[in-house]
Amino acid sequence: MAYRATRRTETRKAEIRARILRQARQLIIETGFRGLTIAAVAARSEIATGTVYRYFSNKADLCVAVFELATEHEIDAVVLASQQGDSTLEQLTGSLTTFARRALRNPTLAYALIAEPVGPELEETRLRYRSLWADTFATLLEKGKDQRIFYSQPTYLSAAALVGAMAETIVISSTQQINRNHPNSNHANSQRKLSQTELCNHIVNFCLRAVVKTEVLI
Amino acid sequence: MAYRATRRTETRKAEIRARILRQARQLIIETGFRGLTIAAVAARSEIATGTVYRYFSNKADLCVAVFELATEHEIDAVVLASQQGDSTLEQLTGSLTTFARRALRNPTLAYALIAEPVGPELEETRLRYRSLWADTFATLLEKGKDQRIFYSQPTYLSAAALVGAMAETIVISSTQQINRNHPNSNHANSQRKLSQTELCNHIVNFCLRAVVKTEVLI
Amino acid sequence: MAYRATRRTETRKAEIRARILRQARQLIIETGFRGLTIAAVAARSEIATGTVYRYFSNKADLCVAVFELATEHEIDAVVLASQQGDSTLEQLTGSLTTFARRALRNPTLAYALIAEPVGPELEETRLRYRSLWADTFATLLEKGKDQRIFYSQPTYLSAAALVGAMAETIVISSTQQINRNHPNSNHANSQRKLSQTELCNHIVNFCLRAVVKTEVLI
Amino acid sequence: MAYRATRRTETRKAEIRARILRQARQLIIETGFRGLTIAAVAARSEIATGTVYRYFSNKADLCVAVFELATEHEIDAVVLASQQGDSTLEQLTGSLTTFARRALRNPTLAYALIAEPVGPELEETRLRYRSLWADTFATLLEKGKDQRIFYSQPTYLSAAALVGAMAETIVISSTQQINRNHPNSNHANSQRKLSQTELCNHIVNFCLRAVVKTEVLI
DNA sequence: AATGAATGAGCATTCATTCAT
DNA sequence: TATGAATGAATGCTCATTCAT
Repeated sequence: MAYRATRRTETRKAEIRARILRQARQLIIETGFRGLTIAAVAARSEIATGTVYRYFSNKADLCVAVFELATEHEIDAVVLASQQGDSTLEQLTGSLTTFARRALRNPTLAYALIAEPVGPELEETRLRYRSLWADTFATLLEKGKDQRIFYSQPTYLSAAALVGAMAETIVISSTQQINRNHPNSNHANSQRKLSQTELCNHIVNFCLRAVVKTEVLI
Repeated sequence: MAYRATRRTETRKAEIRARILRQARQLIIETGFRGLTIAAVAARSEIATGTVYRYFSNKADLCVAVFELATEHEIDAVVLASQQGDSTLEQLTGSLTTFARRALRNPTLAYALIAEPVGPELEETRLRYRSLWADTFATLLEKGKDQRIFYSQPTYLSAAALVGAMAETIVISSTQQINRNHPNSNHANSQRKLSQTELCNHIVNFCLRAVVKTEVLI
Repeated sequence: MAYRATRRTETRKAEIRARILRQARQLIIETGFRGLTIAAVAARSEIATGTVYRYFSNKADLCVAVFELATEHEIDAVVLASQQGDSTLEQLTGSLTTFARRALRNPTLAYALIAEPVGPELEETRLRYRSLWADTFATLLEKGKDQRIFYSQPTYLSAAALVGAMAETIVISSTQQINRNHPNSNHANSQRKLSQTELCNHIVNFCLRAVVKTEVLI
Repeated sequence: MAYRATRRTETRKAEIRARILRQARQLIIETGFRGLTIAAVAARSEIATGTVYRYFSNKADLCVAVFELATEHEIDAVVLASQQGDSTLEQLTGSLTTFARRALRNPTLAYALIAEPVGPELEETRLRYRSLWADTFATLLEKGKDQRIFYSQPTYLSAAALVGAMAETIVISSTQQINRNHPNSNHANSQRKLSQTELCNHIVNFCLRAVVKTEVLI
């Protein structure tokens, strides 16, 4: 009986914890990290502010958890994509495309996760997850290297470079209106606006050229 | 007699402005952008808070100036490198190498400028400077594209990707001790530590492969 | 168990809100609107500054509430008076008298509400309340105009004029000691001090003459 | 020689003082009392901020002087009007019209002088000048009372009432757009917008009815 | 366990006033 | 005498965190 109650309580606790995280994630998507206040999260989760502290001892703690949740979500999708497709090339193409497509579809979250200002206490987490992302691609790069279809390269470094290249391109693209108005960004002005598909293709092609041997890409 | 802005006064003004900027920069390095409060800057510069506003009309203004101070040097160096060398390929290689080498030499600042959290009011500035950097490379990419030695590609996008690829790699490399301790980053562990030169070469090669036609790279 | 807003809590909330308003009102009376700072209100209400913001989202909001608190009583009294009396003339006389009598009884507050400097963000509110007052009289004026016992006149304008005439007279009267000492105000000096009743009568008569046809006034 | 120099200096001092006052007045017209900062006045007067303190020991001092300047200007115009015209009625009509017309033509200044928020340290001055205005009309009222063409009334009180009636009407009219949008000001809505001439006529008529015997007004 | 009212340090910004030059 | 740089107290407002109920 007592055991049961405990189990039920634990389930409930987990549910609330999940709800808080979900709402926090949503809040970031809607308002950026700046809008992520304990009060707002509590209100959206329909609990009291104090209650949030039952589940997360800190705001930083909560942030880290949100980060993890959001990132894992994305990483899972990329990992899944990297497991589909017959050849390693197909798998890499698939995972890169997934990464880019998802980020482009929800630029606010992508932006928040990659580039948006967060408290310095989160940086460690951010860096850890950057590495996680890199890992995702590193596995594939390693495979391709072994198969002699990718260039010989320090795969972990290249993987990081892939993540950086994609992230930066997406950030820049999501904020192009700002840049277009800026006198220095004349190169941006000289080009018509690309569709999301084109954008995605270009990014992925850039990445593939960097790691996959030319003859394999045809 | 009417008061004239003397040499002495002008010098003093410039000195104080420089002092503020220096202290702000130092503050960023020590505490991150988060620690950059007007009060702290004023205290460290040994002036009153109000005085800061004689030199910078805004906190954002001050930040922009710090940004500029820190970035201009870097961009100048890269631009200079892009003007040396006989062929476009040499020029691109030179500027990429310069970017990477300098960033690797002072990773803390590089990190702050590229990836550290800043107030949202600064994001525009950050993006502007990202664009400035991208522009630096975009010019070269355009030239190489015209000469048919670089792949046909939206140069501005590729330029952004180059910046992202390099920045990410450097950030990851500068914080490798964190990753090494992390269970998931097994790939990082499987590789011996690269020398800065090797690191730099690999990054540059990655970038070149992504934009320069294989036959040109030999 | 889930926390429910108890009667006790609600009462307490209302009490604190009332306390803030009371102290704010007192502060205005003692130091004018200029002395109405959040810090001062909080200190006098023996709460933290932040707490004030739980009850009023803005300083302006607080001011508006103080305004309302102070004004509503007055307006209610005037409206009530305008509903008593058989004829429209009696009703107008009654409400004008009520307005004047009450204002004369508490000139400090009347002064603050009508003439004291407030922050520009409050001007709208002040004007709104001026309008509210004007409205009170405008309704009666309209009625009298329809009955052909008041002059044909733009009633809203006349109503404003009535409010202005009464307010100014009261302000001047409440501060006569200043004027008496002033060399230029010889006319003030040439008249003996009027009793409050006489004062009130004169003001009301002035107003009536301005709007009510002479033959009706006899 | 020494005497001459002093004279010239004094003239110069007076000129600068006048310039400061003029610019301050203009500043009020353009930006309201809130925009009246020492720095702004100094800049517009093309002198240093510190220099302002050579001519006015306080900001309050300066404000008082501006007030006096601006008010005297207006009062002079009204007094002048009160001296033209053959009959006392004409003179009163003239001065009322002058007051209203000038205030309506430059509502910002009128508004600032009569109703805009200023520091409490200015209130005494404001009240003094209110009295001055009242005096202007009181003289005429006295004359008309003696001639048995105006009602028997405490002239100083009536004079204040005239000023109040006109000021309030003008303030309300100058800010009608605010009130029109407000749900409570339905009376304002029910009336088409009056031309400045009509407005002026109505105000003056209101005032005349309040003080001049009906048979004299015809 | 949950609540949410209360806290108060912290922040950017303004501006009258002073004073060394 | 004029200058204008420097001052720093003051203000409105935010929000992570605590704690009595």
